[in-house]
Amino acid sequence: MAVTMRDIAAKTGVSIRTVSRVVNNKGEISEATRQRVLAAIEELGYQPNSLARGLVSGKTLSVGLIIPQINDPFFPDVVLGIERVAHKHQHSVFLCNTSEDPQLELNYLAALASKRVDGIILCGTRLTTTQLDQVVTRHRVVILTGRKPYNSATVSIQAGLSMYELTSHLIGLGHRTIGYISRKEVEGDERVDSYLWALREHGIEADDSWCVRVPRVSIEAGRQMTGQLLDRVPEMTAILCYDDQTAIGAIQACRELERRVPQDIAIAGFDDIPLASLVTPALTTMSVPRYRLGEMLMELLLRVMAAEGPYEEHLYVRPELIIRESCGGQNKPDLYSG
Amino acid sequence: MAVTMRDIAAKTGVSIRTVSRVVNNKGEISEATRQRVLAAIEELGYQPNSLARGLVSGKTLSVGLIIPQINDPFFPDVVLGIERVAHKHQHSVFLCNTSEDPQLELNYLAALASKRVDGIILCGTRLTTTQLDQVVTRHRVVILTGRKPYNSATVSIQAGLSMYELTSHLIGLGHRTIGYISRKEVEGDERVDSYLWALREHGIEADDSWCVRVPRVSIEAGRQMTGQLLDRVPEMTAILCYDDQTAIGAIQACRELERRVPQDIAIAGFDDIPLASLVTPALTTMSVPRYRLGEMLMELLLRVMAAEGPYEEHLYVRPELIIRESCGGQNKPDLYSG
DNA sequence: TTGTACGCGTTATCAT
DNA sequence: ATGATAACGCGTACAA
Repeated sequence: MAVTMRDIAAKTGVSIRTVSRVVNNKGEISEATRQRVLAAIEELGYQPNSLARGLVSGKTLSVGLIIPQINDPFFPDVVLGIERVAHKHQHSVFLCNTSEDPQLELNYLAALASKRVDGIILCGTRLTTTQLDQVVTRHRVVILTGRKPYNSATVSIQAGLSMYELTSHLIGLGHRTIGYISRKEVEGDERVDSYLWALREHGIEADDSWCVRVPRVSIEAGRQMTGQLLDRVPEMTAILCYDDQTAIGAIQACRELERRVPQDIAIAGFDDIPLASLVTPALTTMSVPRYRLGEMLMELLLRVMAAEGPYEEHLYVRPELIIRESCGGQNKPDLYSG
Repeated sequence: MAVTMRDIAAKTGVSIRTVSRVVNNKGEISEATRQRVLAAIEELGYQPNSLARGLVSGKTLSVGLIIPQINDPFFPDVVLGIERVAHKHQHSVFLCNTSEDPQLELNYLAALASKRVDGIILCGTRLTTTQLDQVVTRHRVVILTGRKPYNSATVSIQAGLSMYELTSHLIGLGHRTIGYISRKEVEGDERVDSYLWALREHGIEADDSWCVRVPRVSIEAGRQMTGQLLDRVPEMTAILCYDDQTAIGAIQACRELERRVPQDIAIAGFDDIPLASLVTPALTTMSVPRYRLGEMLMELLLRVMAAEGPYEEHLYVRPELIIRESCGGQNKPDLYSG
């Protein structure tokens, strides 16, 4: 067994209470005993037992992080931001990977509750709104989502606004038949709504066939959906994608179909993952400040945990349009001056 | 406060002991009381307190994962493999990101010890061998490393062997002046050794100026080092890189210097991160089975934790040469038939 | 089959 | 300034 306060109390001849005072730098202690105790702690290699501490104090200094897929290039930076802030505040992070499985998500929530974490960050949840409401009442939690349950703390990426901007950008470049490869959402879909809205505002009526939805996004899914889309609507001149990975798949498909990007068809992504600037053609996309997003999530959670009762706060991050090569329109006014 | 065993014992009129039996499915209980207890558990939403459980049992069902940088494209897949196996065995994972800082590494080790994790996975440690020896004796740990402390459990990527293979491949393609952009190691460097060995075996004596070392690898570091290398040794026709990110930086540098890859200069990477096949030209590299590596690490840790005393086991993963475009030599026997 | 009582390592409330 | 001592929630000998 590990060395306990009792051990070092015995060795130094003081009471456990005194050891506790030294360890926690609390209360008045004579410098003499203080030094003796510290020496014993050093010598015996005492490490405070967080379990016992948490049991009595009700605080574990640990939080849960639930994300869909750590190897989705979107998340590592977010996780890094979260972990850094957490560590700066002495908190440890349980990493939970749901693989987009809502049942796993519920399992993890239960496990984290059992671990008595002080708070939970829930990213990209696939739970229903009803379930989400329960989560908010049962746990101290911050949600990264478009949805905003009552009395909740959330951070939202302004995806709707971004899709409007991106769609408008493509329309501005002269495109009229613009497809969208989306992701099946649990409830509502502000991205699709904004995409359709932007089209309609410019007098374009989108056909149902312009928009496809995949349950899980990936490069491969992007490749396949692009094939379907161009098969059904050959006159399409632009495709918006749910994320950069999808867009990369779309570019691959276009290459296979011998459609040049961006000359024959424009492809836009979302997120601006590190890959986005490195592929050929480099992706036009909406840049999301992922590391900062992670920091915001954890900082918000610290506020949630510090609050006495229910805590409500809604934050937003605004993506930025990054114009690279995959849609044309960059530094080449000669081609698009019309 | 959360609902405890006492609460549900009170509600059902049985003893705490009986509740415990039901919760843990241990010992004989009459089906009647069992059902009553389960009902109460459900109704009151009882969640066992892992802290208390861990305190008395000495097992926390949680492990620590220490990695240098979660947003290094090498790690997400590894982490995923670890987390999946851990979760399958009811274990939770504390994620610790050291940012390559050995002091942070020590901090995290202490924090994890304090949390009384059952085991630790240590990836890409920057600790000295002496420190590492201490870690092995103090914690139940699995190390991803080239170094192998006594009585330790390790998984090693056969980097030396791989570098030999890769260097030989380039020599086979006719290169004679081959540079290497490496990373500063804490102790020894099997990669550089194998690179030099392969050269020597083919009668090539490498000049010191052929090899540069960076403290931290990155695309930008690869770009800069390539510039330096080609400045010092203009006749260089091939550059090996510590990892794929470095190689991508090298390709960028070559583009800026108007050296065509692979016609004028060959660039090789290491790891085969998802990016490797997507950049232009696609990278020739050594493929490391990252997800499997993660599984192996966690499976090994389970064995370490199950063992009574010290446990020694050394596993290896063997990277595979993936020939793409960045070094030539693929599917083009016409060019390299000599 | 079920209950009692003690201990796990801390913190915190009282005294002294 | 320091020391007993009672929780915290659970597992487990031991009893009944």
